[in-house]
Amino acid sequence: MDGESDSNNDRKLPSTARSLPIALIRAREKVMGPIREMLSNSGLTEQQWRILRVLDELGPLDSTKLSENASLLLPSQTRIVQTLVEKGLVTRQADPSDRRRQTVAITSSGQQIILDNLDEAQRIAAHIETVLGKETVDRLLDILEEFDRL
Amino acid sequence: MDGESDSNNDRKLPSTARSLPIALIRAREKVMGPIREMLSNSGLTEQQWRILRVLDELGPLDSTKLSENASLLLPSQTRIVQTLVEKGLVTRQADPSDRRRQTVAITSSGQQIILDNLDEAQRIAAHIETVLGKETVDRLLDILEEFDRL
DNA sequence: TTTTATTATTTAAGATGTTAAATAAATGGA
DNA sequence: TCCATTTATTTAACATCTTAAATAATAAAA
Repeated sequence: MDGESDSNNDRKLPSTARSLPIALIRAREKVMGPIREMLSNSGLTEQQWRILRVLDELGPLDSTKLSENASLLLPSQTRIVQTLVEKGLVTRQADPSDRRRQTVAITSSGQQIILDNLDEAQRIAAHIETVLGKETVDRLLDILEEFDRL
Repeated sequence: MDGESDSNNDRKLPSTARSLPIALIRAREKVMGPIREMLSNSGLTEQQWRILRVLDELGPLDSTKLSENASLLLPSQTRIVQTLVEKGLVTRQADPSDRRRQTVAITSSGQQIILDNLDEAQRIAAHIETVLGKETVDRLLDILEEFDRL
């Protein structure tokens, strides 16, 4: 076996250590670790929390807009909303003017869960800014927003 | 209902539009779109591709080191490696010196699949650098690496 | 108005993610 | 040696992701 393949002349992919998909997944894992720990106390998954946060911030939304803001695919969201309805944390009803549309809204119980986790969520966010620096985090968010142009 | 809640005095979370977890997921979706399209022609998933790439780059690895480099949890990886073994793209055998360890290696068929997709994968990576700029991508990777310090 | 196309959402099926428990082999004393 | 621990991996159970197909309601066209 010779050192380098001869048919593969410099046609190499970036090393997996500098691979964008892998790097993004790793960073997400790191960020989500403490958040998942926090949410397990409320019996919520990360995705359920995202839906509650978006509805609390933007008010009632139809399924499509909710999925865009929570970054969930509709098939996943359908099931997640069903479990949140069963838990009494959101409501879902057909839009009277277009009965294809389902309007989802957070309940007061759902808002209470957000309040219950507010302090801890802020602590986690503050910790990230302390370690990485606020400027770095802002720069990161700016760069990530640019991915919409792909 | 008054405009602002009075019990919630400035104790707000960052807007979901500037939420790190959501921003990281969205960016990952954007990056993975074209890669998934490419891989579907080879009948591979994103995770199967990651395993092949890591093994091709680093050589045979035990399960734990493979999972670290491919950013997969061991239970997921166990299933994925099983399907890759069935496809003949990797082999798996117990380490003679410690039979708890499973050594996974890429086969020549697996390496051929990487070669088959090399051009397209490079085109996709080049497109990202064209749109965002190489410096921005490098800066992003640097920032993401810092997340290990969390 | 009846058909056809489009839009919004759900269902279905197979793969992966996540956490906890189980298995199996190696290690470290009594 | 025997037994308790530790380590590496797998299994199990349930949630989510992804793609494609199915439903159901609206809109557009003939």
